[in-house]
Amino acid sequence: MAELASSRPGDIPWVDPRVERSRTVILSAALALLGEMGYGGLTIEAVAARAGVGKSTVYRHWSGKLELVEDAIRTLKAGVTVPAAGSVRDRLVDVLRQIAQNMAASTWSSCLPAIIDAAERDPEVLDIQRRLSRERRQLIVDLLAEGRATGEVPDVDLTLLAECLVGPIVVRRLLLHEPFAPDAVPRLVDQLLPPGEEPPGRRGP
Amino acid sequence: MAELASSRPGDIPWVDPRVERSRTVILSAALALLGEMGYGGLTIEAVAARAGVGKSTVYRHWSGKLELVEDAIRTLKAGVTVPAAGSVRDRLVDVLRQIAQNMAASTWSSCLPAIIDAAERDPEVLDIQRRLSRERRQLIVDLLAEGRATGEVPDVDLTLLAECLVGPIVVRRLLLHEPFAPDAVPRLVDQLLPPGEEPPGRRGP
DNA sequence: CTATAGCGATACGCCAACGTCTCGAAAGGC
DNA sequence: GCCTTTCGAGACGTTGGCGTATCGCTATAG
Repeated sequence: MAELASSRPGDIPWVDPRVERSRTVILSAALALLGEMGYGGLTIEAVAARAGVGKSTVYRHWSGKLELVEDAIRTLKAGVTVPAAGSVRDRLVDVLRQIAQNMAASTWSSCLPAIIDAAERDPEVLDIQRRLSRERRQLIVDLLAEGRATGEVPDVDLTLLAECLVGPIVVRRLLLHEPFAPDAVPRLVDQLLPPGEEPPGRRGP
Repeated sequence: MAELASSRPGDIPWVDPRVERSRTVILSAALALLGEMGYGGLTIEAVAARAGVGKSTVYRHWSGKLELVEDAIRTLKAGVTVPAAGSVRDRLVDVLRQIAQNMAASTWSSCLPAIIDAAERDPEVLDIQRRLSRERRQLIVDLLAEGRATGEVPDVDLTLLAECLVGPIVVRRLLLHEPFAPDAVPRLVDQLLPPGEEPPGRRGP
């Protein structure tokens, strides 16, 4: 018997493995269907069917569609790793390339339109999405800050610069519905951080 | 009697003023509710009620929710005008400022998340949205091309540059849920088109 | 002035998903 | 090996929106 077992906090409270398994498979099905159907088209019955689970099992763990979707998108992670070594420019290209690929095909990308729509109507979803987006942006800002220290990046508003860098990738995915080829990333970076840059003291690698 | 009166083509075929009035008020209500409820939450009954119209009047003109929404978003226009006079930089700032304001508050902006979501699931909506987005982008590209001719804009991929310019505005609205102050537009432009630019022959105004 | 067509309202049957429930089966903890 | 808990399945009544049809009313065209 697990009294108030919310299973959420990080203090590993103990959970029946059957519960853990149900949770996982249901959340995964919910994400898949969220991408396919959108928030409005998502139904608990479809989630249960896709998960190969009884409807009652879903209701045993979540009170309704909204709570389920909130939990589901909370499981989405940035999915971007900053390389440890290399020049700032090279690492930046790498990170943006990951984002472009991620944007072309990933659970996150396919759910993104549904999440954007849901965020507009539910404050909790909005908060989750904002948190995740800021996290991603901060990754780039930190990298740029490092580059500014070495002189690879000029002394400008780094937050704005980061937004300019991911902007085209986002705009094409959501507004223009054109692909952004990962191979085009170097050109994007060169355009915003001209290769012949390094104004102050230091030189690039 | 208007036989196949679709009222849509530009050849002003003739429409009973009552029909025209119904169409207008219904499309307007549909857009408002699309922004408030999203595509999934939109119902014909709610549209009729909001428009102060009988349900049958909606079904008299559209076959269902999808057709109605498609027609509704077709009425959305770019809502951006390029100033006729001034330096390219000043006109660019003006245009981006309009977009930023538009993005902060407008029918289009409030419907945007719903449209993005709907576009993911309906090819017709996708096409309409893509067309509109390209139209907007082309406005900026044309302006930049003009600037390149006068030397105000460097010789780079103008499409990409245009996307970098609107990127931050879009990213903040849809992903970060942070406002993009129209007053920040000049800084944005300066960052991507450094004031001390004009590389070849001509000078700026 | 008359015939016509579009109108608002609303009643109708239909269906899909809701959220609750009750089973017997089986996996887990001890 | 026994007791507990979760499980899948699905029956159930309820709700809300669907799309259709009917009905006087009124604005419009001729």
